[in-house]
Amino acid sequence: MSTNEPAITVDFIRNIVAKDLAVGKNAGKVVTRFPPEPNGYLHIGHAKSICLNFGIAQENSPGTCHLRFDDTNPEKEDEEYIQAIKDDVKWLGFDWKENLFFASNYFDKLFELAQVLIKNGDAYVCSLSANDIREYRGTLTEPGKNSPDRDRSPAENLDLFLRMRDGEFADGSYTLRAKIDMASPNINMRDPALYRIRRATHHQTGDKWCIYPIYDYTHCISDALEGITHSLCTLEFEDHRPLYDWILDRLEDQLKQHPQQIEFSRLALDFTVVSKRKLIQLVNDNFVAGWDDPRMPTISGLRRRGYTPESIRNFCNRIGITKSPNNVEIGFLEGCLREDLESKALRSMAILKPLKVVIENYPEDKIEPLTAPNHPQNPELGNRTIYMTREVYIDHEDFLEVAPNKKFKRLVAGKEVRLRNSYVIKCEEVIKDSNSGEIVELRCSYDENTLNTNPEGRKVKGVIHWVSATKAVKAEIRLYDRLFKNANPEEGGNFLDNINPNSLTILKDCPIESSLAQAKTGDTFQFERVGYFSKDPDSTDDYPIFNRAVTLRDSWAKILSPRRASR
RNA sequence: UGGGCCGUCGCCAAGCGGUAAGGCCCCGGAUUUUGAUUCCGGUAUGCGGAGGUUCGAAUCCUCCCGGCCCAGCCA
Repeated sequence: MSTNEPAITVDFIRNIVAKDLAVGKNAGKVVTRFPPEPNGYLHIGHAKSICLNFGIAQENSPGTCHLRFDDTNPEKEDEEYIQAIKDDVKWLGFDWKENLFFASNYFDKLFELAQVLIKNGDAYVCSLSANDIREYRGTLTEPGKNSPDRDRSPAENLDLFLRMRDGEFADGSYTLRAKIDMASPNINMRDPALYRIRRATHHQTGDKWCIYPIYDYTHCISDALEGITHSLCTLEFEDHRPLYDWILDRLEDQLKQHPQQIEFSRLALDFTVVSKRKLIQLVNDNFVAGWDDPRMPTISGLRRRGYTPESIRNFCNRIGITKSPNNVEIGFLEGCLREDLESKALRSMAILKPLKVVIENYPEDKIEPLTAPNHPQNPELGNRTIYMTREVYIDHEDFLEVAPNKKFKRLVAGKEVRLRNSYVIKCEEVIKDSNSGEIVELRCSYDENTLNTNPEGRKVKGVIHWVSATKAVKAEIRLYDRLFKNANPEEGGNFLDNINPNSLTILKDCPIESSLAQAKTGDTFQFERVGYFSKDPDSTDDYPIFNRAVTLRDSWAKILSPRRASR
């Protein structure tokens, strides 16, 4: 990955890691992990965690970062997600090398350690139903009460636990629970479940097990077994840390490592939802075309939209790592993309809403090749050939019969404008549909002495983009807008009620520059004066499809409709 | 009103007792064959509030206010 990403201010977690290193803790090593559950696709919030965990490992050579699938709930997980997650992490630019793990790799060990807990009187088999457990747990303000099975002997617990594993009992009939404190003010410490009986085929272990360990029990031990030094997770696990430590403390003779769990706030992006549950609902209920729909905040959706790994990494570095609510404006993400694409994307021209222009004094059959730079500031990116012809298309928005104000610098009836990389033209006549009055064509003239040079004695300040009508390639262009109408999609209670019905606009048969016919899927261009567009995989050989990744900044739009003063 | 956290410019975020970094946005202005980019300049007498300690407080103490998370045999 590139190394010229701007330095970031050091966050509190990196400070802790640095301090630990300074005092020689963990034998001077740093081992982190990114532990997704394979029950959905990765999203921008995961990118934050990936950049943090892999980033810290990279910065502290020879640090390593493990990719570990937290696969303890087979009913919700799927092999499809495992592959997608690996692809996304790689695409983002990170490498777990040989450190690919599954929590299910440790099922045997976990089972063995559970027996240690039982023998030591730290865990017991409970016959309470799920409902009963809930009732016995108490509430936020009232303590819970002990399970009637709480004082079963270790021997009996051991026998029961083995028989749970052997499939003697029905799903849900027993659980293994930690014996902690039913009166704890921290509900997670009120004898949390460690194992449940669930006859489900596991994507990794098949039908070997009918009991599966719970997250709290599994995660800390997995971390310890892998020699993780810093176990980084989001704030909602803060209340689980005492349990994390409790389990590792009881097993300290069996485990060599006691990783430190550190929590940071999760990312919230306005105008979007970042929750696997909600994203899966958008997919399953067809509010979007799939996990990689360009409107989705998933890594795959952003990729298809035209986001680059660099832009996402840069975004993650800029938003920082803290414990305060990380509510980031969507414009911030978009800005990171623009910044990256500005220097990298090749320029070209495309017309979203065509208006035909006939240049009456231009020779009928002439096709004049012109050279246009691929990037205005970087000649190294080369040139391309564009074709000037008698008939061209310009964008409807670039013409007005009468200028709305003195600042308007596009084409106006009777006035001149420059066709980018070509000649200056003058609008001689406006042709309208006799019924609707709609402008359907412009008759213009051109000044043959204005190629690559300014006209004599007058200044033409406007420059508009255009495409030859005869040489143009037709393409579908998909314009995306935010998926939700409100900055906070939860407003009003149900995020589905706030879906933006106009989040996708499909433009058919847009004339685009012929050079674009060679574009490959995933190539991203700047359509000058319009935005950045990426070629979609739905494209066919003769009908390209482009997704608008992000618009260009548009200060003219601000002049036309100024935003409410924000200060 | 049990427990755990969090409150510094519109957004993100430094700061850790010595007198408010930076980024994004925004506002001016310059350059520009993209109203893009780039470049200059501007934007918190103020750190959720009120008291207190101190020569000195965003930083320490007290009280108060606001927000988030937790009652899955999910993660």
